[in-house]
Amino acid sequence: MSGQLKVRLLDQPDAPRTAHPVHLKPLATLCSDCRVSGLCLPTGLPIHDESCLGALIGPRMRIRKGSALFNANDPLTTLYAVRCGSFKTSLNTAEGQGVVINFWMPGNVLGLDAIATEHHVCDAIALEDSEVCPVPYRRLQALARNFPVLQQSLNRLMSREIVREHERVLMLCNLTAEQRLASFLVGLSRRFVSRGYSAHGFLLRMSREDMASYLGLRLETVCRSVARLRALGILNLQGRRVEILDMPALMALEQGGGECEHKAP
Amino acid sequence: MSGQLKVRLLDQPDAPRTAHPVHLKPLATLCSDCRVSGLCLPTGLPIHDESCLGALIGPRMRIRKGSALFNANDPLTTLYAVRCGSFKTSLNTAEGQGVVINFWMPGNVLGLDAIATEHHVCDAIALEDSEVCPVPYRRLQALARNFPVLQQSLNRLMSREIVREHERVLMLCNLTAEQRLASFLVGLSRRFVSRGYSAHGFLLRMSREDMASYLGLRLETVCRSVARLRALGILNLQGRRVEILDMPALMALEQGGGECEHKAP
DNA sequence: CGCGTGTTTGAGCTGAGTCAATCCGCGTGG
DNA sequence: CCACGCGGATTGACTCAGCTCAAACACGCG
Repeated sequence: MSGQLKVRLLDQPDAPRTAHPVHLKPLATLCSDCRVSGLCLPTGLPIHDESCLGALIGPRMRIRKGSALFNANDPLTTLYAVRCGSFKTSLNTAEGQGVVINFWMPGNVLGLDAIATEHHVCDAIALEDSEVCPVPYRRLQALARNFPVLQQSLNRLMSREIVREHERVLMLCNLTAEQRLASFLVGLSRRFVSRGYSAHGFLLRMSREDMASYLGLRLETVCRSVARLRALGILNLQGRRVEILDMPALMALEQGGGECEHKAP
Repeated sequence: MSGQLKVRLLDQPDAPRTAHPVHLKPLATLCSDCRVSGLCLPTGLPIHDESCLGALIGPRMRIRKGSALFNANDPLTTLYAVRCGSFKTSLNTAEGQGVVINFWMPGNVLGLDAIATEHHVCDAIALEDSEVCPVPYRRLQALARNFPVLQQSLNRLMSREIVREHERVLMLCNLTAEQRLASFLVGLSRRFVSRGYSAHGFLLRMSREDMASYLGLRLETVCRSVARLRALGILNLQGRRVEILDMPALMALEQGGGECEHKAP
């Protein structure tokens, strides 16, 4: 399986943006100097003990915008922790329909849904040039046997993913298009905050189509909902630049609120 | 089957239907004589080694139809494996809206979504008089450290739950009311089969309302969809008695199929 | 400058929701 | 035994949020 993660460890030398001189030794991936380790697998490990995970995690991989980190039916060999950049995963049927299952940001761990069958269920596509830390699943299991906190951390990640999906189902069943959009943006905002970024201004990395798929809508409906929230003075969203002008209103919408009283101009 | 195990751990002693003499010793819960152990936590354990799980699992509990096995926000102390009967779990918002998250049958393990926060997220309600095997979560963790297959089994259960929810999202986003109903019935049928029951005839344990909630529809729409499938000669479903007359047609529907050609009478 | 991809806006259409009436099965009590 | 009531299920009539189809627009790129 070592053949698996060959290319793009360092990628073509013609990296377009980061044309800095290249480190001579492929960077050992240290959780301790990773900005998002607190959200990731090592959460709760003693001072992010490198003796533990350090030995495990392979050299980080660069994934180009638009290319696949893995595809459905690929055998599960490694989980992937996002170090920087972002991804979408999507579940596709034979008939060509599909849905975006989730968007993934630094600190998120991809591939947990493949543990049951040992084969990936989703396609994972980079939404921008990104880097991931590969975590060989077998070795993670072995290591977790000796580090109960690590096992616990893994359990929690999986459980949280189940809860996340519960909430998504709730959204799909109970919320209108505008409420879904509000919920989505508030969710993104929270995720940015927990990574140290602004709650009110950020950049979407996914297309309207992807947003629509995630929200169980058509892209036209997403556009219209954006337009309506903009008209209400809650948002300033053009193209992929988001500015949240009235966070309380947005959060009220998200909570099935905003259906009772008619909007006053 | 050694009859109707009527232990009654808690609850009034005046069991209304099963008024048989009570066993003197509370039945130790043996996975090895459980009909659904192959679907449950001990999957893959060496010959269902009782030295392992036997020590762990508390005496089984009876839950009356309509009463709660646990509620949202209860601290997670034990997982519950369904031994017989069935449950629904539902996620409810402060505003009173909610959705049925899943229906649970013998061999299913409830409570995995609580691992992340150590508090339950859902309410779990018995759909009929039921029995569960309580699995103390802390001790399960400890035991899993010594029995890697047990840990693996737990991981697989969680992962499978994630995948299940993926598929539910796909259903909610892509299928019409009739397709959802078809998908639901085929799913139930499969679950009955894997428990040794008929694929074509079974009894629903949930109300139309619960089905509707699970399917992201209104109960009226479920009724209408049932009526249409009945008119097509695919089903015979009255009240809670299901008879699947044309399984291939039902499965074709489930797969986003059936939209292209107009139905011929 | 033209092309392509992604986004926005418009104009109807429709599947599922809402509201309301009725029906059915079943337990209860007279 | 039947009348009654009650909760769940069914059916009908109407409405509307979001879909479809289609056209226009914006922007980046060779």
